[in-house]
Amino acid sequence: MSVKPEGAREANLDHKLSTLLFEHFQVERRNWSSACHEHGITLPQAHLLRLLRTGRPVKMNGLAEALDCDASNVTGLVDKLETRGFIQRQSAPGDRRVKMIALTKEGQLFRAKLWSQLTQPAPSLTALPLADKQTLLRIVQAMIRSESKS
Amino acid sequence: MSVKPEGAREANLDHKLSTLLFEHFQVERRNWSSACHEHGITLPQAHLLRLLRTGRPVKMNGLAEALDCDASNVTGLVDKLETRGFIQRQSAPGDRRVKMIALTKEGQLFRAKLWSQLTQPAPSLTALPLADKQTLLRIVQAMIRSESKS
DNA sequence: ACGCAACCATTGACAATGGCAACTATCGAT
DNA sequence: ATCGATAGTTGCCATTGTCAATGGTTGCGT
Repeated sequence: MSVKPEGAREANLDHKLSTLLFEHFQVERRNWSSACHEHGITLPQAHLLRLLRTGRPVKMNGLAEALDCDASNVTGLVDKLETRGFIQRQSAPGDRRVKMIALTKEGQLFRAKLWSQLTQPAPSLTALPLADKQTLLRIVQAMIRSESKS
Repeated sequence: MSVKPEGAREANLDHKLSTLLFEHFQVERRNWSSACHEHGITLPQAHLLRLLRTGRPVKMNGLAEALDCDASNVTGLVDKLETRGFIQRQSAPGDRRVKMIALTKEGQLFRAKLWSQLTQPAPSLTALPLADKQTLLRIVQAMIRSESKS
C-alpha cells in the first residue's frame, strides 16, 4: 500500500474527469440537437453536412466510414438532405457503382448558416477566459490526435 | 475595420474550438455507446443509471428533468432496466402518484462495473500530461457551472 | 365537504436513428 | 467469361424521443 500515491491520485483524476465529460456531453448534445431542429434538420444530418465541403464531393462509403456507421444508415440521411435540396448524388467518373455526394448552392448557404449558429451558442465556452480557451484548444487537439492513431 | 483585432482572433478561436468539440464528441459518443453495448445496455440507459445512487431513490419526474427529456421517454427506459433487474419502482410514502426509482443490489453491482469501464477507456484522455488533466478538469467544471446557471 | 385545476406516470401513435441481412449492379482479376 | 469483391440500396427490427390523451391522485379554494 501507499505505493505511488501520486499515481493513485492521477487515476482518480482520470476517473473524475471522464465522469464530468460524460455528463457534460449529454447536456451539450441537447443544445446542439435543439439548434439543429431550429434549422429543420437533426443532429446526425448536421454531422453528415459537416463532412461536406464546397467543391469536394464525398462518396457514400466515405461518409459511412467518417460517421462510423452502417452504409444503409447514410442512405437514409442522404435521402432526407437531398429531398431538402441541400445535397445531390452525382455519378463518379471512373466507377458507375459509387455515388459522390455534393453540396448544392442551397446546401452551401444552409451549411454556413447552420454552422455559425452551431458553433456559437455555447455560452459556457465563450465565457471562458482567453487563456483557458487556448489551453483547451491545445488539449482537445492532442486528444483527437491520439485518438486517430488508435 | 481593424477594430479590436484581438477580439476577432478570440472569436475565431471560439469558432475553431466549438467545431473541434462538436467533432470530437461524436467520436467519443461512439466509444461510450459501444462500451455500453458490451454490457448489454444502451447509452441513454446508462445515463439514467448514472443518476441513481445507492440508497437515494429518484422519482420519475426527477429523472425526466435531469435527462431533459419527456417523462414518457423515462417510462420506457425504466421499463427496460427494471426488466433487467437493475432498478425497481417503489411507491413514495406521502404521495401515491409518484414512483421512486431505486437501484437493486444487482443494479449497484452492474452500475459499478459499467462505470469503471465507461470512465476509463478514453486513452486520448489518460495519455494527457498530468498538468493538462488538472487544467481540463478546472475548465470543464467552470463550463458546467456556467451552464447550470442559464 | 365539494369541485376543480394541477400533477404524476403511463399509453399509443408517430418520426428518426442505427444495425443486420439480402439484393442488384458494377468492377477487377484471373 | 467467370467469379469474388465492392457500392449502394432496400427491408426489417429495436431503440430513442416527442406529442397528445388518459387514469389516478393530490391539494386548494370556496
